[in-house]
Amino acid sequence: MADQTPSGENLLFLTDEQLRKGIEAMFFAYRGFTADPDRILEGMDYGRAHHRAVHFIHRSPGTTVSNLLTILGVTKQSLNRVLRTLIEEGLVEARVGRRDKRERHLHLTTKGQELERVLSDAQRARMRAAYRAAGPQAVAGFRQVLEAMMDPELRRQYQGLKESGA
Amino acid sequence: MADQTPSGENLLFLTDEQLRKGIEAMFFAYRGFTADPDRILEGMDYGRAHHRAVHFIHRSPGTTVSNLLTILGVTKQSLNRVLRTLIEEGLVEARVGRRDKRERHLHLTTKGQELERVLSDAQRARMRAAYRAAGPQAVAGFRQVLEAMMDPELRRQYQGLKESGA
DNA sequence: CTTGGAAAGTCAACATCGCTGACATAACTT
DNA sequence: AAGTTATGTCAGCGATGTTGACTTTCCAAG
Repeated sequence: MADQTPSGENLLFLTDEQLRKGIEAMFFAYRGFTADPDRILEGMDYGRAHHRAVHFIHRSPGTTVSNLLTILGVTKQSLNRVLRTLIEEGLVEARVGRRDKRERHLHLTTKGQELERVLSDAQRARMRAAYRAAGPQAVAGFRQVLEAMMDPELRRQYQGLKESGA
Repeated sequence: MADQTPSGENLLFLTDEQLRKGIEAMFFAYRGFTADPDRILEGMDYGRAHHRAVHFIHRSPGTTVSNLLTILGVTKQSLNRVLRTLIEEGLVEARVGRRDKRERHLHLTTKGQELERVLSDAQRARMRAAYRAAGPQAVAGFRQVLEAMMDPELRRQYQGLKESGA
């Protein structure tokens, strides 16, 4: 940015040292990111996997098991174990599809919505504090870098969520 | 909110919807962040925990087990299992402390450095691509938000690494 | 020199959450 | 009727985290 080559930017932000710092920042920040929900969930019968399922069912009500499998990137056996407990304990309702009766459309019950809110409140509170501390311009950059870091297929999933969720 | 309160910024970036998108961005980006090393490690006898240990030993050669425990935030039993295999297979050397012979100072062997390089090359390649795509200003914002998201104690650990590693 | 406590290592047991493989059921599609 | 898809389930395994209890080593303080 200070000089004028064709690819004219200052590339100091691409040094190995800068990249390593970015890697470590991701590591430590992700710990913070999951810390609050983890604390809330410990003691309940649930874990991080339940949180993720509840989050995305909240985000896309009526989504199918297949959809959720794609978004979460786990095996159906792994997801099934989680969904089963959520359904048994009345947090999630699985409605048989009208058009295709093989499909299960997933919805949060009132109880499920309550858990989602508690978890999401905690996570958003941390996010909000970080956003506020860093400012809107930093937030825009944060989102840009994270999007660029995703696998293309996951980026599409993510962007699909953005549209439907807006 | 496009108006002029004393703390007069546009606060649209703090809506729940924006925060949720940030949360999902972290989730999907972290998947990408760990994908390449995970792929490399699968098939070897090692996993993500080994990667983390190797990374931070590389970053702070001669660090003690206690130090590493603090940075990684796991129990000594969990770390010990990882370190034992790394030492057995000749990737890490544990030197008894000179001043305090109870301490083990950890170093990567040549073989350990090789693995570190392979993993780190892959992870940095993704990071570099993301940084390049987003640009230096976005990177600065990315780092600011991540730092603000860390637990204070972890932020100190992170900043300590920055200094010593520069 | 003895004792207390810190650092490290080890053993056993367990929980969560990934995985594979195999199989069953139901229902849509051709 | 046959093939495919979506889902569910059982059994078993692996990686990585946890607690609790215990030992060994060794510095440091009395």
